[in-house]
Amino acid sequence: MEAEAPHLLEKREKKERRQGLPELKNAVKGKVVLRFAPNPNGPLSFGHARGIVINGYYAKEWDGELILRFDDTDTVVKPPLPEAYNQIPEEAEWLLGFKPHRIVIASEQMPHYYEHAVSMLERGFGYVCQCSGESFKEYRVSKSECPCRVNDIELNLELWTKMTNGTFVPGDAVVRVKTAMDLKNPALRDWPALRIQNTEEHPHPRKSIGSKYRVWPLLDFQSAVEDYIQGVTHIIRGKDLMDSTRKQTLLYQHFGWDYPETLYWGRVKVHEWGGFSTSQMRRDIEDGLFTGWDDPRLPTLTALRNRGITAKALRDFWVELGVTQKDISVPLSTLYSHNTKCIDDDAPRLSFIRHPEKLHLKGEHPASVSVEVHPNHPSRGMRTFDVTSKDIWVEHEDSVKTEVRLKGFTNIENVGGSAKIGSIERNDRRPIIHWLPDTSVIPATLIVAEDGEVRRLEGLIESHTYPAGTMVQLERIGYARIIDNSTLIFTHS
RNA sequence: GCUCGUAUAGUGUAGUGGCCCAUCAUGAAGGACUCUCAUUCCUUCGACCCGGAUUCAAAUUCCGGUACGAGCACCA
Repeated sequence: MEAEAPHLLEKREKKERRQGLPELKNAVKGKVVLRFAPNPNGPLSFGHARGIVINGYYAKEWDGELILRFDDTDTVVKPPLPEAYNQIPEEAEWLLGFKPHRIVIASEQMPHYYEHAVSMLERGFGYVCQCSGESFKEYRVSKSECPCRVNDIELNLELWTKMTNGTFVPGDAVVRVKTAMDLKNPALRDWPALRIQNTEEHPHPRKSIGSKYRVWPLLDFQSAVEDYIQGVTHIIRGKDLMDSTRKQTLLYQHFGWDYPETLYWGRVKVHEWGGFSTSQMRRDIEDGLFTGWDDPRLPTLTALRNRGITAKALRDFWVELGVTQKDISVPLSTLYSHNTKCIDDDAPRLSFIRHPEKLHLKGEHPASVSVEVHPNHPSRGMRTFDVTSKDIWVEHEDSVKTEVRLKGFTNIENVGGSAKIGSIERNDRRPIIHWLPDTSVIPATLIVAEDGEVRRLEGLIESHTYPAGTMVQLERIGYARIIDNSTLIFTHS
């Protein structure tokens, strides 16, 4: 047997678990081009992070390029927010750890879209349709062709001119891609490629664009043409855009182009957040329901960052979820767990006393007490407290316990605000509490965003010299980020 | 209604016919360490939607259900 079928004797190695994301199909090192294309109608949110992280991961893995593209072709329903054009690239860079290789703004590419629209009309696979949305819907449902479908090229070009020169107003006409009205999938039947927007009343917020164009491409057309122009090789996006892929593939066939490899992910809901849309957040902020895009209750990148969620935690989180097409619902604890791994080793320990109660010490004790800055890193030094005043602060909740141990200091017996010093050595299993001497405290506020509310916990923070932005661990409470001398924001426990 | 898609432990995820009485993470429970309810470490718990078919062999293929989601916008 050994001679005849040696492979049967070979011990097959246990398959190794795949690390990170699955391999990209048809990818060539150095030639991969990916893109992430948000609508700049607000800053990036948690969900956008998936697009950036996943596309960025592959761009890096394949020595390719990541394009950040602003799909800002709607000035009426989802008008762009001017600040977003600066904020989004900055947020993307923070999240990725590198700058996107190219930035493309769709509203600056309008000449290309017009050129392709005209080409489509000239080559006969597009037509100007003057049917109303309602009546076209009937044609689509009944698989019948609308009267405009038979327009000859000259007529289509004439109508196109009427679209662009202002003869037609919104609703009068759209440009459609000629597919087939008997396609199985109704979504694909002669889909609309460009429409007219009233840019006098709704000018594009970018000054250089403003009311310059009346005819604007719709997503499926704009995105398809732009992907071709930019040489995108792989598209990874939500599965809600599956029919978009099919529509665009039909357009690519008309033009004689090859459609990129496409991958999809499903819907993600965060249990604690429910549904937030950028448009809704924008309205709520304008209505004063939130203080701004960085309101800690909001799932925006800027809010998460401000709260102390690290870019790496977000990256690890999204890579762990992968690119499955399943619709999933994840608890925030998963993200927090990644974040803890990212920050704990660096976070200096500090005490914060919520609802402080003063205790007066009675008895003999050392004049000063030292505790570690970080218990796993003695080399980072000690925090030393002067306790000669004998007045200390503990949390209200701890002040009602009689037998406790002040961390790093002494056992006490606490009765009615007066704490009798017990053993300096730890000699029993009594609970250990955190405390601060009144000589080294600063009144401070801990901002806690939980369950859709923001609570401001007044208390005392241990005096320190850490700069704003430092991630610290508040002993027995959790991680927090320093905002300023007297303000911290709670990250998670 | 038409079309498309997905279904593995509580939550995510690996797995493309035999390495799988199913991986890893998270979670929960217990324990070790620790002068934090932190970190780290150890142990335990727990899953292939249902029904058929193909096959010597199916989480993996096929058919039929069921459930959930998405598209059918002159939004992205």
